[in-house]
Amino acid sequence: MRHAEFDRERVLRAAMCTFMVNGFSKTSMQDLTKATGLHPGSIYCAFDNKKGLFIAAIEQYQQDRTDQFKQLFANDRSAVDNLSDYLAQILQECLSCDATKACLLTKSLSEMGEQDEQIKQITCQFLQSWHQSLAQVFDTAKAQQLIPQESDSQFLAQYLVMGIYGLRTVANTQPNVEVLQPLADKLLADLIRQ
Amino acid sequence: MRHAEFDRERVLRAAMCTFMVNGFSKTSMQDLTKATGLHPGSIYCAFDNKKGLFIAAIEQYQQDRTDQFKQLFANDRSAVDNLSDYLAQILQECLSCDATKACLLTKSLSEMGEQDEQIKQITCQFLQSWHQSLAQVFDTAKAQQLIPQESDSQFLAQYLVMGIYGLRTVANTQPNVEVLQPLADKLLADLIRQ
DNA sequence: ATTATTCTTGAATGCATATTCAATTAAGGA
DNA sequence: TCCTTAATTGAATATGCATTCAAGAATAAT
Repeated sequence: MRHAEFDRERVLRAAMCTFMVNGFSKTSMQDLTKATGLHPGSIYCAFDNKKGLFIAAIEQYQQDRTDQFKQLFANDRSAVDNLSDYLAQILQECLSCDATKACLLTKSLSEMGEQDEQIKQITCQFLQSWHQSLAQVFDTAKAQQLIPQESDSQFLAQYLVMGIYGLRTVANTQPNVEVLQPLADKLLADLIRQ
Repeated sequence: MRHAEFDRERVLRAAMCTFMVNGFSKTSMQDLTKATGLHPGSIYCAFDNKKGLFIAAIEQYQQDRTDQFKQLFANDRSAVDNLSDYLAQILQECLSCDATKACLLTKSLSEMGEQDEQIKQITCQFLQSWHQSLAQVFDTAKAQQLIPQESDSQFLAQYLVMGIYGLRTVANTQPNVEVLQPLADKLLADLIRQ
């Protein structure tokens, strides 16, 4: 017996970044061998093919985002304050020059959703699960009496999802705090307005 | 002398649709010859190469959208009613099964903005000009005393742009009126709220 | 009708790139 | 220490695709 030598998470995060910057089609196997340090044969042995590595990278992305989300909301503070911090964090990502600027899920869905049913299902499922996590935050806000009892958590979460998608897209053309901050502020205000 | 036989606008709209569905990378010259009815040589003669046809298609897209926009807002009705109709129209596109589901500008910017400076510039410029047109609508709304005099038209337009980007992305995962209509309604309400 | 000019045709070309594979290397059990 | 098993290596392969080009066809001017 002999174990794989490479660190799977490190390899997946390297691939993840490459896919986030270039998209699936414009990322070549050569790009991936350079980014991961793995030779073609090793990639094919461990992930079947380029798409297999892509899917594994998407799953790692979702895992990382879920962990990050849980960490941020695992406290007893006001749900609205947590949401405010969460938006600030997303805004930082939008402004950064690295790969996190884009969301791998929406980018992949937009690029391949029309042709690849499997990618469409995986990304939609992960985005849906994110939506549910946000709905729970609005449930908490309701329990904390920060928003009206008759609020629809599912709807508010969907509206926030829409706003974050929009923010990330605006950031593609206008990557300035001056533009993005007021948008994020109004978005949050419109969500918690009585 | 001999004139080109094909109808340029028809060819560009066919190419436009193909690019909207598949993106640039996943659209092959074979797809384009099939969609346009033109042979490779004719395409290269008229548009230099695949990217040349792509840029021409983007320009046609912008032209068509601008015409459509002008037509919808060229009347003396309330600017808010016009905006409402405009959103309803976008919602219809989101729900349709054809290519108009996606916005060619944002899709292209997301796919190629990172690698291709020229595509980035063109798409950003067109999106910016759309933003300005929307700002004018809010100026009209101000003149009609439908929104407060101290409103920032530029900001409101930017917020609407963000919302529409978001709506189109939500439509990728949830292409239902039941989901999209309330989002669009709240978006408009949040824009004209006193 | 003739000719010059330009467009059209579609097979041929060359290149980029995903994938394979046989040889090599290393690990762990007997 | 030896042997079995599995991972690694990177050159070779095969394929798909953008692009070219030379021959043919159509147009308009003379």
